[in-house]
Formats: sequence, C-alpha cells, structure tokens
Amino acid sequence: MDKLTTRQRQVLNFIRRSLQKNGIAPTRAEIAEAMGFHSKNAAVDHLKALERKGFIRLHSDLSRGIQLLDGSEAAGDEVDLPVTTLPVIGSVAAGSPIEAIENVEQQVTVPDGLFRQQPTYLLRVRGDSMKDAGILDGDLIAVRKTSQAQSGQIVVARIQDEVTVKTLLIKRNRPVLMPANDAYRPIIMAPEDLTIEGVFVGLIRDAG
Amino acid sequence: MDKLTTRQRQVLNFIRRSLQKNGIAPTRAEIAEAMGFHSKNAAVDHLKALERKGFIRLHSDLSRGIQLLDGSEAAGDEVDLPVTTLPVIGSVAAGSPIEAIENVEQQVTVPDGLFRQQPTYLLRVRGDSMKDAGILDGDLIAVRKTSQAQSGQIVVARIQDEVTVKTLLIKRNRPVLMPANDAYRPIIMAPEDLTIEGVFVGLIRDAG
DNA sequence: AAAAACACTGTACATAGTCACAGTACCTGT
DNA sequence: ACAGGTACTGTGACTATGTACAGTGTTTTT
Repeated sequence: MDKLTTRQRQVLNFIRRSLQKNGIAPTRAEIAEAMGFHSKNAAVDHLKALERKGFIRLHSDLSRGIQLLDGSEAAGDEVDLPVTTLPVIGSVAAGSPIEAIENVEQQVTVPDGLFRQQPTYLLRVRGDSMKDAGILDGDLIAVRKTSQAQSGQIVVARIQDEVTVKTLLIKRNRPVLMPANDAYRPIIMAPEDLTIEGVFVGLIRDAG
Repeated sequence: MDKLTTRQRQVLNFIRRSLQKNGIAPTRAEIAEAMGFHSKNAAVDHLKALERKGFIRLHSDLSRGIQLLDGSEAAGDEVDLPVTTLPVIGSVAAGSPIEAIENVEQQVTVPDGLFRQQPTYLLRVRGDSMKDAGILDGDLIAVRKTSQAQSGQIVVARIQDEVTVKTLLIKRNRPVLMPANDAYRPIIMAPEDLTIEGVFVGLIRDAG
C-alpha cells in the first residue's frame, strides 16, 4: 500500500470519522465542505488518489459509495485487542536465571504489536552506560529472549554473574560489548565468557 | 421499543446485512428489489414504520441515509483491563490545533497506568534536538495536554506555527527552550510568543 | 363496525450526488 | 527542462435516490 500525503490522510480520516459517527460515508460535496474546498472535484481527485493507493474502494455511480479497505472497519468499534502481560525484571541476583521469579519487580501489560518484535520481558536499566543510545537510568527496555544476536544490535548480555545492556560488535571473531557513553570502556571478551540473554526491541520511559 | 412484524424484521435484517457486507446502507429501490416489491414505496413504508418504532433513523433527502439505532454495536464492548487508545500525532499542520483529527497518523493502545501521569496523546518526534535527554528521532513521546508547565520540565511547545519538544527553563521571568544537543541553540522567547501544548510524561521506542 | 396499522402497486418530480472536461499552480524526481 | 503527481477551482451533464400523492386489499385493535 502506497504512502499517503498529509492532505490525503486528512481526507481519509474525515471519511473514517464520518462513517463512525453517522454510519454512512460522506458525499463529495460533504468532503469538500469539511475540507474547505470550493469545488467538489477537489474531493473527487483525493478519492481517486486514495483508491489508486488502495485505501478505499469507490463504487461508481453510487451515492456515498465509498468503502474503506484498510483494516480499521467502519462498524467494528472496539475489539478485544490482544495484550500480553510481561514481567519486569529489576536487579538480577548474581548467578540466578534472569527470569527467576525472585527478580520480578512488577507486571506490565502491553498491547501486542506495540513493538514490531514481541518482547519476552522487560528489564529495568541501571546506570547510564547507554545514555548516548537514548537508554537512560530507570528506563524499561523491552527484550526478546534469544541467545543469538548480530553485530550492531543492542543486547542484554551476561558476563559471569552480571547482567548488562550494551551494543554487540563482533571484531575479528571476538565479541565486543560497546557502551554508548564516553565514560565507559568497551568490553572485549572471550566468546565462551559471553552469554546473550536477549536483544533490545523497544523502550518505555516514565517521566513521572 | 415497539415490536416488529415479521416483514419489518426481514427488512431490518436486510439493511443490517447490507451495511455489514457493503459498508453502506441500501436505497429504497435496493430494498424493494431484495424483498421482491414492485414498488419502491413498499420499502418506504417499512422504513417509516421502523423509524417510528425506534429501530432506525432516517435522514431526510439524504441518499442511503439509514442509520441503525438498535444496540447491535453495543455488544462486545467489555474491556477486562483498563486501557486507553491514544492518537499518534505525526506532522502537525501549520496553524491547526495539535490534536486535530486530521493530524492523526495511527492509534496506539496503552494500558492505563503505564505512565504515572496519564497521557492525552502521543507525538512522533522528528529530529535529534533532544538526543542527550534520551529522546531520539522517531520516538513516540507520551504527552499530557496542559498549558501550564514548570521550569525544568520537558514540554511540547508551539512557536508561531511550529511544534517542538524542548526543556522549559524560566530565567529572569523569560521562558527559554533548551535543546538537549550541543548542535542546537537555546531559544529565548517573549512569554507571549510561547504556547505550551503539553508536558512530556513518557516515551515509547520501537527498535524494530 | 370502524379505525388504525399492515403490506403493498404505480406515477411523478425535485434534489442529491457522481463524474467528465477544462484549467491553474506548485512541487519533486529524472 | 520536463513529466508526473499533488492540490485545487469551476461548469455542467446525467443518474441515483428520496419522497409526495393516489390507490387497493388485508389484518389487527378498539
């Protein structure tokens, strides 16, 4: 589906709102009036563009024959949207599995799809070693559990008994954990000492 | 609500089916054809009866202006978890109210209480002027709408027709909008040129 | 038994609404 | 520099649609 221009989105939103409020699609004239056009044909042009881009379907010679094609239906107002409750992991006790119940600080529910990759758990960040990557002390990061990660990804890693968040780089076959803060040093490791706990897929910050 | 006759129920059901299937109400002629009438006016009579009994509303002189009133859509409205669907505001059109429906890019549902202060809307951040505050290009920030803000808060402000996110400082009774990026300059303003649209209450980032 | 509602047919007309044609202006990518 | 998309204004033809008026016969309610 093609991208819409601002104006086209405005028209689409007006149609959607009309449909929701009145249960009926607007006419060209109504669109023109709502948008401030002096000619109905401005609306016609937009409708053609919306149809060409696959957002609506126009039924020819049919009064108010505008049908929305993009997911959000006219009638179906509230669907039970799928949500997942994720554990928030606070400070991780040395040596314990990261997801151990003891480490669960609270539960936070997030709607599925909030992040393009579905997270497995949330981790409360301690310290500012990743502040230049926009990850601050106290932030919740969404983590997808995996033991695989690629160079360049931000990962949750375990070194011996400590859990840390860093950017993973692979240099000359050796993993390097890069902080995003000049005050910290890269950590160069032997592959066997590094355990990837998961990859960073999103972030939630509460400014209070 | 009065009781319907068998025939009236059939007509109502046809309207409902039509609406569901085509997203648009039928005309008198379509009803007549579907029911086997030889005259449109048979349909008209039924519609009048349905309106009188409170099942539909007819918009006069309006093509396909049949609105269902019975609580068919009320069903399935139950939410087990308190969530709020917030509009995501993309680029804000010059001069338009920030929350204007035309600016809405998408809707995102967040559970109540995810942020300590309940946001009014989400705003997609453009540019990196706040990167040292951990707000990056493309992030969604949660904004609580208010015209009041205190020195030190991160605010969504409007200067003439432009909307921007900055830290608000009040110095010698003059508002200063501070970026969090050395490449940008503080904006010192006359109080009357500054409109506070809301305050920053949280942030959501999708790392994809 | 009469009134009122139900369930239609049939004609006619005004208006609501779509859509084609013509034209202006701006902006963007090649 | 040019083609094509975007974003409109303006006119007018033609069609779709709603609705009034005038009937016919049947069933239900009072």
